[in-house]
Amino acid sequence: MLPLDSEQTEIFEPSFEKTLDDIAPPLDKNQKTTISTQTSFEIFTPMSMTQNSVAYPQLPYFPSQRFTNSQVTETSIVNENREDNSVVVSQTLNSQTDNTDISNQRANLLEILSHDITVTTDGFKIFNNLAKVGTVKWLETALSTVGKSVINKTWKNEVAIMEHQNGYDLYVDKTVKTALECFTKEDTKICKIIKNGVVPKIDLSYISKQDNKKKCSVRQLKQSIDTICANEDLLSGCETIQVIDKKKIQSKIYDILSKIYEVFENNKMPCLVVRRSYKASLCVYENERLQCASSDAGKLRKIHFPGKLCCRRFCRLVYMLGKVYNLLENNQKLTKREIYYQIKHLVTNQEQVNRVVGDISQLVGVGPWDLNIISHSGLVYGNLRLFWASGEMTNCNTPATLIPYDLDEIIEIHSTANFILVVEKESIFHKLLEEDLPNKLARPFIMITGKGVPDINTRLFLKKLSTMLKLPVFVLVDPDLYGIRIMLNYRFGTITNCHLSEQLAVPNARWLGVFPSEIAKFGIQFQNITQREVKAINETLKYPGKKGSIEGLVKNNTFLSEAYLPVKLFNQDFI
DNA sequence: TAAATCTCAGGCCTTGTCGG
DNA sequence: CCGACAAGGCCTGAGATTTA
Repeated sequence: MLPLDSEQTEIFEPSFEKTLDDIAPPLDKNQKTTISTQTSFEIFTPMSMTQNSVAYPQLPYFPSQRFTNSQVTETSIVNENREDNSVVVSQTLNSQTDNTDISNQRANLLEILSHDITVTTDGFKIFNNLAKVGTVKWLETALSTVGKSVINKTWKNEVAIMEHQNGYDLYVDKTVKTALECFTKEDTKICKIIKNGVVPKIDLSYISKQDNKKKCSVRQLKQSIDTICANEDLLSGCETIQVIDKKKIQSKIYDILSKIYEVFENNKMPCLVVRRSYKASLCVYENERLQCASSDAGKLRKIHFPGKLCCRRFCRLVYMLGKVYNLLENNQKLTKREIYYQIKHLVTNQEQVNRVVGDISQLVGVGPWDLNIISHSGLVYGNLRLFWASGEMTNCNTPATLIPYDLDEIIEIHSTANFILVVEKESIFHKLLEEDLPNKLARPFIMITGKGVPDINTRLFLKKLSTMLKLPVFVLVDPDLYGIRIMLNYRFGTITNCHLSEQLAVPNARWLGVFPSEIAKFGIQFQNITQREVKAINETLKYPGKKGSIEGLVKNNTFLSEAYLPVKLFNQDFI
């Protein structure tokens, strides 16, 4: 199943067939003229690995490259043996193809420079678009052309020019905190970012004072639930949860980095091959879940260095490989967001971190959770006890237990639950608890919410529970497009993570409600769908042109727990 | 021109602040 | 005290941009 030991391995192995000349042929001086502008970039050592005492290569990373790839004709590495263990990459720009673009940038800058400029190192990059004016090196050159010089040279790569009433301020990247000190009057909102303090609050304002006495027969309901639990079609069959040896993942990463180093040593340029995963056309629906289409060269993507298109992506990939190695080495776990903040100076946005984590997940052939990259936002409640390798035990019988993120350290799960109920929204989750649903349904069960679109950890947890406990799973979502998508997400997996669907999808989960057809039946307030949603619906499902939300079902205090859910279960009214 | 890549926007949730 | 708003955090997908 995973390429660690199987014959699939070579698909994911890096290939190193190209030389530097193949990818970046020498510049023909007769045809193209180069301008003197050069940019310098920091190079970060990706890791300090100690295995076999091998000193690992310094690989380049271009955090703030502002020129388009078409403008770069030559990339060379100049090792200056600097104290911080970094080296400098020099890029030469081609003035022929994008001469007008550079001229425009230069003209814009000169226009800006005709005003007074103050330079400060206490600022930070306020707006991305303003920072795109150019690199520091380039600005230094430009400043000199108008007889101005840089006052303070301790700055790094990022710069921004802020316009104000009297002229322009030039800001360089530092931390948000220092920015606050000099920028509060323009953007007090930023102040809010760093102020902490947690006051949990549940919004129950939609609950009306009315009550509904209508109830289901408890005995009939019990019988019905027993029938459901005996239905083999709803159980997860004989699937098992795979456990990955993290040492193997580490050695796989080590091998990849070793080979990259080797290729650099031989003055060739490496190329990593990963599977494309973000297109529906590359996925197939098999075994009741979304899966990668069978392997095919056309479905693989090459990321090479210094390719014009994927150079930065390659560098991010190598950098993160090193980081993941260290995470595994130290048994440390981080969320994508934490990683983003740790390497914020290297990336422009969170998406880049998400993508590179996905790439590594594909390259190594395991899920992000096996790379110690975690997410945790889901909640669980119910008759459930988790036993940990450390000897501790977690009892989930307290309202809204946070789903643990170190699922691989659970060695045993005890539960007498009859089924698992997955709820889309956290507000409904709390609402059901408040209505005392656990006692009203006559049979013990486990309730889970992923708080909207479920994160990977929640889906992994659900998969683990349904597989190990062999329980049927029911999903309760809004009768709108997004609710249905969330249901499909739990059940069949997502396109982006189709290579992980075997470990994430729960194909035996059933859609308990709320069905669009029930909008009229229960008198839920509905809104007409928008044109944008019509378009999206055509790509997923077709249903009557109305949408509602579960809140519409909360007509009175206990409608959900005393009428809707028992009747649905009693009638076995699910899809 | 088609394909690959990147950016941005949207959905779900949360918490915190501010003004009525 | 409550609602509006804006940030963080997770996910997805469309469209713009760039390359081959």
